[in-house]
Amino acid sequence: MEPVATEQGILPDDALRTFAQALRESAAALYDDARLEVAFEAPRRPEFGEFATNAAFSLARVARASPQDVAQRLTSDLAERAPRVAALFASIEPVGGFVNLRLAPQIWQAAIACVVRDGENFARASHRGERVSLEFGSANPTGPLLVVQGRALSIGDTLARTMRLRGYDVFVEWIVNDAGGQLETLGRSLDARYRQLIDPAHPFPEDGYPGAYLVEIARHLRDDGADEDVDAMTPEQRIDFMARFAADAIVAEQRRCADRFGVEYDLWQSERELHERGRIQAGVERLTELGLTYEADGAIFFRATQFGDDKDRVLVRADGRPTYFCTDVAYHYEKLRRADRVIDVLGPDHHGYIGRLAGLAAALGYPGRLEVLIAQQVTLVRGGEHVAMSKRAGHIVTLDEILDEVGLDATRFFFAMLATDSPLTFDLKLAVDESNDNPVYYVQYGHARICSVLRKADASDVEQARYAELRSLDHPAELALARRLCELPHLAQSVVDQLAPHRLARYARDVATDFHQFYTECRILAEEPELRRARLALCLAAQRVLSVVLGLLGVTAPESM
RNA sequence: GCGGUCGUAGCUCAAUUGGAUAGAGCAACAGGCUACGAACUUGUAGGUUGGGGGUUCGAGUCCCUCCGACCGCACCA
Repeated sequence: MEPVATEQGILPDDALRTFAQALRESAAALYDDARLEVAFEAPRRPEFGEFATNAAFSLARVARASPQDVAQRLTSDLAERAPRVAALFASIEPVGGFVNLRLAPQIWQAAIACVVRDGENFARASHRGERVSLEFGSANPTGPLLVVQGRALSIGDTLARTMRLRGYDVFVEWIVNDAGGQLETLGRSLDARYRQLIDPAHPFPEDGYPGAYLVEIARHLRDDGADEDVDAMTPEQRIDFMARFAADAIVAEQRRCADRFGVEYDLWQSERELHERGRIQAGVERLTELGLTYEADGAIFFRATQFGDDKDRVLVRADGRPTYFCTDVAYHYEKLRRADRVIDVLGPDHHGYIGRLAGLAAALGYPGRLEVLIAQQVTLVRGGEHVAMSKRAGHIVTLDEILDEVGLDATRFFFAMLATDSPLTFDLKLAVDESNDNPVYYVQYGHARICSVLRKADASDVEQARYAELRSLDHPAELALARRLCELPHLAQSVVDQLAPHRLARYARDVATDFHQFYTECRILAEEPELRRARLALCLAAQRVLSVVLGLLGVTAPESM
């Protein structure tokens, strides 16, 4: 068993792979050709080492021995059989059935040299040809973006950025729900606001959208000189015109807000356009080809009960109008055909929809290809008091207002910090009052502090640090920081695999903590040249990692603050 | 009533998907600048993971059952 060495030396992953192989060989030799699965995990407690494997537990049953004994025998056999592998580790300790590992400092030194060399490309994976369709945001075009959409935007965009880093082809889309009954309601609402400009007593529809933004839009419409056009229309034409005008204006606002939030979409898909192009029909036709539809009472039904739903669902009504579910069928059919992995980030009122969409994917022949992520509810409080957020009552808090109050960096970081399926209470007053203690500033401060050190250092020193000998890095704080920085590739991949963007925010904080600690315990500029350059290299690596992670979160990495 | 999500320190949240003595931040208390940014850092205190059963070497995590919060349950979107 010979370790693989790169230009920089042996890297942590190589060392672990080599160790796993050696451990399997020991298991086979000791326990009658037993096959051993070796996986590594990061122990929760630092005294348990940098990596641990629980391989001995699974072997214990076969071996008819206690996990403790198995771990003990495996490690002592490995030390004899593969001394060169053992030499890659500062310690290999069997404890309570686990095998706890600590890598030799030179492994971490090689890893840091790699991070410095890779720079902004650290943790970037090569293109793998897997296509991902990601939909998030997708608010109805009946009002401005609200707080909960901000959460979806944070989660979705961070996922998209991380997937791109990891070599996936990501296609980000927003579906504009501009068809169906709600548009008619929107049209009547705007029409009423428009008429109220002349006659303030004109009644507002009881089911209308009460927000003040429609008054604004009505004014724009009037300022555009629409009076004559509008007056010449039939009532139906007039409502339809109002609906389109309002929806276009609102969608434009939503796009501006998403842009302000730092999110770029590849496609804003109008549902009305899908209808007009006859693309809605394709989904129904596909299901019919598969024998999964039937007619009853003049309507076309989808056999949803065959896929776990509690009742069959109507696709096309007796009068020929498709249902909302029907457009979902068509839209998801398109996405499922053009992507290997389809992800929807939906709002908290769509829980009941998860099963139905999963069933739909299975029916269309793509079981398990569609994943639904629920961005859980956001409850706003201000100084401990509930902020009412009923659309009906017109008490809305828009995403723009949050951004005005808290700022983009803090908002994005805060929303990304929480697990997606965890409900969140957001205290606006707290976010403002404690802005100095906000985690995002802590991380940004870490980045600015590093930049400050690099500015104060000799330019030639910094240059030489890029190729420096890092043998002198062995202080516990240095090694802890190095370990942390090396987690990024694995962590970014776990974000993609498990759709867990919040780990990036926590990781950013951990990196900042480890840097601050290193900075507190180790002097940099006043040291002898070799150590000074080695520590500058560590600074460079930490700065790159922070900048990459903040970039994934859509948060700026300031050089000073 | 049926189904879904959730319940973890006083507060806001983690826990790498079944691993070891459940961790961070805020708030509280006690320390650290004549050093490259103190927006930093060291320590103390804080827990029957809503309750109760079960599965196994091992459960915050999986299963059952209560309790509680929120959300769905349309030929609305």
